[in-house]
Amino acid sequence: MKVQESAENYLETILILGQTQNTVRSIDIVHKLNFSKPSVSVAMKNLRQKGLIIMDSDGHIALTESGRQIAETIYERHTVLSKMLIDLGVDPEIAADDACRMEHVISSESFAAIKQHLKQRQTKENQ
Amino acid sequence: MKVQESAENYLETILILGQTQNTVRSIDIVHKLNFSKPSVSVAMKNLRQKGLIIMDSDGHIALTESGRQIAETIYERHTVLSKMLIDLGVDPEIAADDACRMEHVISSESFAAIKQHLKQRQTKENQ
DNA sequence: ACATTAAGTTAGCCGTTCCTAATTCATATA
DNA sequence: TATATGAATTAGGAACGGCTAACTTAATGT
Repeated sequence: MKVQESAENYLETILILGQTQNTVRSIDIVHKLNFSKPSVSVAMKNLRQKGLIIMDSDGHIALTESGRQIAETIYERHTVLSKMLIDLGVDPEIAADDACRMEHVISSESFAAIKQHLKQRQTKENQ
Repeated sequence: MKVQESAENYLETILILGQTQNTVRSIDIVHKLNFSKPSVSVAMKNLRQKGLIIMDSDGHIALTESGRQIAETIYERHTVLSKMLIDLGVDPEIAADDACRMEHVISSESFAAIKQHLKQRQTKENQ
């Protein structure tokens, strides 16, 4: 499924928050992204309608299968792009910020090439 | 001066068109970017109001000093990012498309690091 | 019991950036 | 000269993605 950049970002955030918390609620996303409550609320409504998340009656958010797929794709891009920039000497915080934006605009071809390059570099280092 | 992503794109397009044409008009940008005439017309009005281009009575567009600065910055990013991806084995057309989007979101720090990396690689090749 | 706080929602707004429809105007052509 | 074409513009609209204001509801605390 093809979704907007903002949807990708919200899904990725839900995935990341879920790695360190038992449950994820809208308010957690509000604090993580520094967005307003209404912005997140409306965004969650959209994700629900697209079948990318489910919310129980207590507001606990879970990724659906398709939602998780998108989130993991974007998150992998984030980690790989960050790593590439850090390898080139970029400050980790700046690298993370840049990865946050690049992850939504890069093609799968270019991403695969960068990933492959990092993998080879790492193999060399271990020789 | 900090401008919107779309403004950066228009300025870069004007610079590129100017490299192969004597004069650049709005209609040339329409054909290059596949946008509608009104979209380009309004965009040119905004660039004019921001002092980034000047238009003579015949509709010939020229970059001002500040407009040229932005255009060249973005265009340099485009060429460097394209080159990096092509070096990694990405198809040149895909690389160009990706560079077109990445050039607007990358920080100057990360760009400098990538540029430096390419430079070193090239120096090595010539040894 | 009453007041406060926290979470979520709805309604309505704004900037960005594209669009179509319709108009103006100059140039080129039958 | 009348018409057609090409370039530019204005007006109005739509999608996206944020915002504030105001409300509901549930939990917490005095």
